[in-house]
Amino acid sequence: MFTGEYRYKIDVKKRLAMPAKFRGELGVRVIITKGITKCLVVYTKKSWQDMLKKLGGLPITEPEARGFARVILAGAMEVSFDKLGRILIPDYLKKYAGLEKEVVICGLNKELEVWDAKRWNSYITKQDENMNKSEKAK
Amino acid sequence: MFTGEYRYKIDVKKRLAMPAKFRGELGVRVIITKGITKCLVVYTKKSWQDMLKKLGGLPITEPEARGFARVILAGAMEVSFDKLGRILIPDYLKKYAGLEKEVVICGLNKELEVWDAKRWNSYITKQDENMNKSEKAK
DNA sequence: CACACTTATCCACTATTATCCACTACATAT
DNA sequence: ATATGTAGTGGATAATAGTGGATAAGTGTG
Repeated sequence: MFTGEYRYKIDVKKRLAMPAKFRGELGVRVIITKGITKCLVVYTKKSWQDMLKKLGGLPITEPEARGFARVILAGAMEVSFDKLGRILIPDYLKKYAGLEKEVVICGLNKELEVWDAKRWNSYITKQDENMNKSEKAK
Repeated sequence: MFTGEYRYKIDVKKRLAMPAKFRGELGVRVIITKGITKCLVVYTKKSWQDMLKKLGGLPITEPEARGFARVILAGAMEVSFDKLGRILIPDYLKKYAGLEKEVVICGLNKELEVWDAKRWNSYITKQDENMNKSEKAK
């Protein structure tokens, strides 16, 4: 299970280290694709299979569902680790998620998300506030 | 069952001791995550599992549910004790709860909460007053 | 076919983290 | 009252992980 927030840097060659403690669970190859909210999602092979099944259940004749599937599938790339546990971020994905140098990797149970640090900071502080607010309202 | 209020110091290396009498009940690893009211919550593995079950049924594609999952899951970190019963507080959690050096750990039945001492003091005195006020109203 | 350019593999440095150990204070017991 | 044990705090050293660069291999183009 993946949890937690980790900060890394993408270097000039677009390499990005995965948290060391996740290496074992991630396996030798992972699938990276576009995520909701302008971030990237990293799947293990298994969780990618599960994801595909869910996509399979969508009404593919609906333009909206079909568009969604196109984004996810055409966006997906299978990548492998180098000896030091880094993966290569394809250009179009880096661009999609607006990744600069500073990046946040966060664990979301079965998958990981990759965010540009600035974007993540402003997103998560807003979410934090929401949580505190809604709790007060109870 | 955890109860009581305990005062500890976080050292420069972000280590925090857990009350000695709780060590056995806490096990070898605990989950620490964001709590409401800008504090941290420490779960045993079991109470964390229970917590996750409650989250389990969320529709993860909905922005709101996804945001909530991001706060809870990305906020959570599984940590283990060193030989002297201390855990490591990740930077982002320390920041979230505004932890300085002086810290209060308080028992809340199935879980523990970690507060910055100053914040706790002002919070608890206000709560004390509230209780006394409502008592007068009776 | 040679050259430039991109991509992959390998290696080195540095910073961070984990582990181990020491000191002090308090409490209990002899 | 002194000794003994336990817990909290702090620091030193060793190991690991993150980052950046260099070299080698592959690819495409003129």
